[in-house]
This record gives sequence, C-alpha cells and structure tokens, in this order.
Amino acid sequence: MVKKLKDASAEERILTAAKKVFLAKGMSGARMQDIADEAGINKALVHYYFKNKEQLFEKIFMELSTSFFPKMVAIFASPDSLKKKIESFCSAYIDNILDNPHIPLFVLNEISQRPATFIKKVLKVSPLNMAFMSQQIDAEIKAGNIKPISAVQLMMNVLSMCIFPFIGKPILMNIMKLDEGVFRQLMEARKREIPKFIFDSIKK
Amino acid sequence: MVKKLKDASAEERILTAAKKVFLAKGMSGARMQDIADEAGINKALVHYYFKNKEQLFEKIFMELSTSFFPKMVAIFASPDSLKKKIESFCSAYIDNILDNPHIPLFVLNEISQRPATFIKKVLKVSPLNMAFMSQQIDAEIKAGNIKPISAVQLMMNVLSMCIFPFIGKPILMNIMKLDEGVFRQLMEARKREIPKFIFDSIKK
DNA sequence: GTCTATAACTCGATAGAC
DNA sequence: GTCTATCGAGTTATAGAC
Repeated sequence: MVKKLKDASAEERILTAAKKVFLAKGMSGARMQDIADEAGINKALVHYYFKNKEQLFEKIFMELSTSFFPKMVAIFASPDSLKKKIESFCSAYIDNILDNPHIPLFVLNEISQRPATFIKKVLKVSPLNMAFMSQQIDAEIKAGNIKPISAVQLMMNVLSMCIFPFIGKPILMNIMKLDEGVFRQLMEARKREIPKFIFDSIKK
Repeated sequence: MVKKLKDASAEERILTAAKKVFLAKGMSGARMQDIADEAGINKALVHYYFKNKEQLFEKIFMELSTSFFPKMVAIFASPDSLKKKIESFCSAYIDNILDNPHIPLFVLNEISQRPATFIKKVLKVSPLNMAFMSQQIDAEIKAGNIKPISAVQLMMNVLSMCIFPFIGKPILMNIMKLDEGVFRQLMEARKREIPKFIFDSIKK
C-alpha cells in the first residue's frame, strides 16, 4: 500500500526532504535546519535517524548518483548495433534526466569537490566500463560501416549533447529566449535529434 | 612594470586568492579565512578592502563569468561564413577554457544556485544575442547549403561539446582511463574534431 | 594599511524531558 | 520516537591598537 507523504514515516520524510535540499543547495550550502523544516519535523530527529550531516549526505549522494550513472551497462553491453545502442541510450538517458533535471549538476559538482572520496564509491555501485563500447566503435570503423573517428571523442560527444543542456539550462533558456515548456519540448526532441545528428556525421 | 605575486599589493593578492578559493569551493564552501591564508595576510584585511564575503564573491563571479561568456559577440556577429564561425568559436573557446578549466562548473553552478541574482548581471556585461547566429543558420538551410536542422538544437550541440568535457572531467578521466596529459591532448584535438563532426553531419 | 582580539551570529550536534 | 533547550565549534564581521 502506497502511503501519502504526510503519512510517511519520519525516516522516509527526512530522506525525501534531504534529497530535495541537497539537490538544491549542495552539501556545503544545505542546512540541517532546512532539511528538518522541509520534512516537517525537529532538527534533533534528523540526528536521531542519521548520525550526522555527512552520513546523511552520503546516503543521498549515492542514491542520486546511481540515477545519474544508470544501468548504461545494460545498454552498452547488449549485442545491438552501435546505432541502436546510441538511440537507446539517448532516449532512455534524456528521459531519465527529465524526471529530475537537477541531478547532473549536483552529482558532477560534488564529485569535482571531492573526487577522491566519491569516484570510487560511485563506480563501485555503477560500474561504467567504456572499453566494450570503444571496441565496438573501432570495429565498425574497421568494417567500413562508419567513418574513422576517435572512439573517445565520439563517446564524449554523445554524453555532452545529452547532459549539458540540463547543466546550462538557466543560461540557455535566457540567451535562447526559451520558456520552461519549450525547453522540455526541445529535450524531448533531442532524444531523436542527437542520434540523427551523430549518424549523419559518421555514416559513410 | 609587472610585479611579482609576492610584491603585489594586498588588494591584488586578495583578489587572486579569492579567485582561487571561490573557484575551488564555490560561494557556500569558501571561507574568508581560506582566502586570507591564501593571500598571506590577515582576515581582517580582507574585510578592510571588501566589505563582506558577498561583495567579494560578486566581484570575483563577475570577473570569471565574463571569461566564461567571452566575446562571442565578436565571433558570432562577424560577417564570416557559418563554418568559419563555428571553427573560430570552438578553437578560441576551448583554448579559453583550457587556461582555466574550473570556470565552467563554477559559473554554471553559481548561476543555478541564484539565477535571478546573476543572469541579468552577467548578460548585461556579456550580451549574448543568439538571434543573429540563429538567423544565419536558417538562411544557410534555405539557401540549400546545409541540411535542415533546428538552429537552437545545433547551437546547443556546439556549446555542449565544447564545454561539457570540462565539467565532467573527473568522471570522464576515470571511466575512459585518461590521465591529465591525454585529457589535454583530447581537448586540443577537439578544437578541430568538433567542427569536423558538425559539418560532416550538416553538409549536403 | 595591517594587525590582534573579540563580538555577534550560525550551525551541527547532544542532553534530557516526555 | 519526538520534542525543547542548549552547548560548543566555526565563521563573518567589527573594534581598536599600532
């Protein structure tokens, strides 16, 4: 049975609140008081359930980063063609980010803040081996199916075009005179536009 | 006459130190003590030259954001062909970021934190009108020089591919097994690879 | 202009009543 | 399990000596 938010346990309400506050303000900008207020409970209770801010943050960070580094393995390790994989990835990944557009900036910012602390933890939970994908690209080139291109450059292009618009969203909306609705439509369209753009570039 | 850092005035040393500390930790993570230490002076002196943290931050933020939103106007408003402009932009802009690779994440993060506060200020100093560029793309399509593509999507692709690798640098280096030197080489190569990738895609 | 000392305040964390 | 009250460390900012 699905509980309403107000009926959720204190612990669940804290986690939901912490996710919202950390996403919006980051580790150093978030306040335990903000989280308690957002959860509608007392600050002391946050410490009752989670020993300290760091531990609560890490729990939220791991949860959010597994969303940002999703089960790409499933897509990338599949036996599909390169084209199919890139199409699947762009579509699934943009859909994924559309559900919570603040995750990319949050995750990349916190990782940049403390790479030694987080990169290993993140990649342990979401192993992201690009070697197979890289080999497949090289194989397609060798087979004469696509034009020569550096596999790393191509993978950077895919990731860049899918993720960056969400990171630069406020400024992009402003300089390109977009409103919230149009921005969303553009991102929906990118699920098809990016693969098209890529294969127009590398097809022979 | 160019002064050495140690000989620079206290005010200059504070600005240099503040730039370094804010870039590394952001507004909420930076400490006035960090800045004083980095400048090799007393904390009180920072307040003597700059009334408070907010004012010092804003000065640094404006300086760094004018580097992030550079004189694109000069490039975009030039009478050059679309191809020439995109080549010029990628080359100049990637060179620009290579000089201080932490600027993009810093600027985009602080803007996301307080869009209402900063977007107007930033765009007042660095007016970024994409309308002309957009019109030129549409004109090239109409003239039959390039394939049909949404101008906004194309501009997003250019910006994404130039900027994103610097934002995702720690994680990209890790999942693609790159070291610092190889990363730099890849970015140097992108100055040419991105325009090539784009025009392979949209040329007829 | 630069420093020491400290006031004023914020915030994470704990003690202890219920 | 949840609350009120408060401690104590850390931080911004100021006062005042030199």
